[in-house]
Amino acid sequence: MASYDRIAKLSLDRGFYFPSSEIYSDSMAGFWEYGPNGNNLKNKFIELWRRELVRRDDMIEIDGSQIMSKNVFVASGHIDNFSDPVIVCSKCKSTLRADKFIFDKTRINVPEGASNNEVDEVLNQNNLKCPTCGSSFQPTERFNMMFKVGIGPRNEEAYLRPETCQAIFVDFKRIFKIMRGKLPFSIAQVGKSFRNEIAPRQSLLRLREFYQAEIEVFCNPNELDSLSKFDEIKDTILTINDGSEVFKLTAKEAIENKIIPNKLIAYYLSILNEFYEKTGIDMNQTRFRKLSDKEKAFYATIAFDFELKTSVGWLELVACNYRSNYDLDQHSKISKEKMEITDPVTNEKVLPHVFELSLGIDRSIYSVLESSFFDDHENDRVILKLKPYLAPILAGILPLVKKPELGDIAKNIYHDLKKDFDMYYDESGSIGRRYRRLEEIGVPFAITVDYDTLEDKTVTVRYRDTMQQKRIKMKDLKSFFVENKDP
RNA sequence: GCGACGAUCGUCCAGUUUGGUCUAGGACAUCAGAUUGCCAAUCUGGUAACCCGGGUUCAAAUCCCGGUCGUCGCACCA
Repeated sequence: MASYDRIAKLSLDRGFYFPSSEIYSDSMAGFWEYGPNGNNLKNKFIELWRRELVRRDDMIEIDGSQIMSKNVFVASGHIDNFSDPVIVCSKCKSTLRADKFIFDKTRINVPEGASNNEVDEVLNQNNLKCPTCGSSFQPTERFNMMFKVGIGPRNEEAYLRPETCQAIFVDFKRIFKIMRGKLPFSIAQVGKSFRNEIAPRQSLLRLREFYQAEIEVFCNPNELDSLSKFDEIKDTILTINDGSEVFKLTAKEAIENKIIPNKLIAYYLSILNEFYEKTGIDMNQTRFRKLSDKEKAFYATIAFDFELKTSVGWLELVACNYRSNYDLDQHSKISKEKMEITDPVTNEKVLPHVFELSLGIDRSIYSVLESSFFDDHENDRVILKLKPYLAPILAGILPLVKKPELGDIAKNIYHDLKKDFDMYYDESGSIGRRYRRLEEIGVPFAITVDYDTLEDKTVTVRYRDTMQQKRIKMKDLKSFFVENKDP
């Protein structure tokens, strides 16, 4: 497996991703750009997600605002729960989470709603000093992970969303109505979220501005086990870590053994599993890890993290949270808007519960890159073994040598195909060098125009992974790519 | 955020110890031309860097201070 460093260098060299604003000396950590190849890969990853989750399950997709008003986050709980009491040493400026530090030293649980003064009092009463240098602390401050923004000339308080899903909750009633929804009803969204991380690190793995692909499944809490489509996935094999033991079993067995609490959750974990299988990551290195009460987000009652073992350890790719009716209830209370709907299936009036699949796109992109990276020592080359439907470019069109009689034909092929597929034309340098360049960004096919082409109108197709070649007729190229570009 | 270490062409490295000979050198990559009948070939030529700001000095890539970023450790990570 490739190391984090190899992927970082490849990404920098070949335009998958690189630091934002890098020509300025005041550029900030935690912001990265996708270059041309990374952007293509990301788009194709999202398209696969749409195919395997959104379209498969008849979900609908929306695109909400990135900036939302203060009350949205009062309701969601982020104003209170997303902010931590922080203490700073007056001398060495060490910064600590106050509640955690107090608990570690004294076993006293400072309640989440405690004021700064109350925190200071506990510190004083227990005579707690900086663990690094022994000095006292400055008064407790609040650190909120949300970016606050001022709107309009009066700088009205608003926030960059720390997760994309709030738009889905806020819009739920209208969407359910206009789409004539039936429960379970799933709404999906792809977009950016923003978190003011204290110490962003490791490029795409911890960003301050990042992409999420979120799915919120609205369901009737009394109907979680009456899901006919469960049969589609009952034999899907899942790896589940319940905190102490690791189980590898089918969705059906997971339900029977109560490792997964209901069929609805099992169904969505399974189609998520099948999606990731198609990205080419090694499923033997993945697991659904059931979170303990301590690890869960404040809104979750049941939570599984979908994780992949990478060169930098286990990486959380998707948070799967059963949020109960927490969000709709909160938005209903704060906005005074009724959120109950009548479940057209059972004719019951319910405030739907929500099961969420919150997928980190950037981490997934990194995972796909690391999983497909391959050092071919035998042939002295580096290959990204990306699936054709994820590769930034589907094929390179290459004249064998740089001669007009071959180049003109190759250019014509390129012009013929580029509207339908991501193609790349290259005539500079030796043919071997051009093959190597394509392999390194994961291009699965190379089409070479040679002197035989002039005689019989055939070209060679070279396969990236095996380096094998076969001849096909020029006029069959289009159907060849149609057959080979989809999952 | 704290601490340690680091930052020179796209990449890797030389030069910093001992300030001047550095209008900063090499390799790989890249671009142009030549050559080339299938796997990083060859030849010629070119593009291209001292992280940012301040200070010391006759003189700074080199010494000092601050900032930013990176790696690692601690802390943080809904």
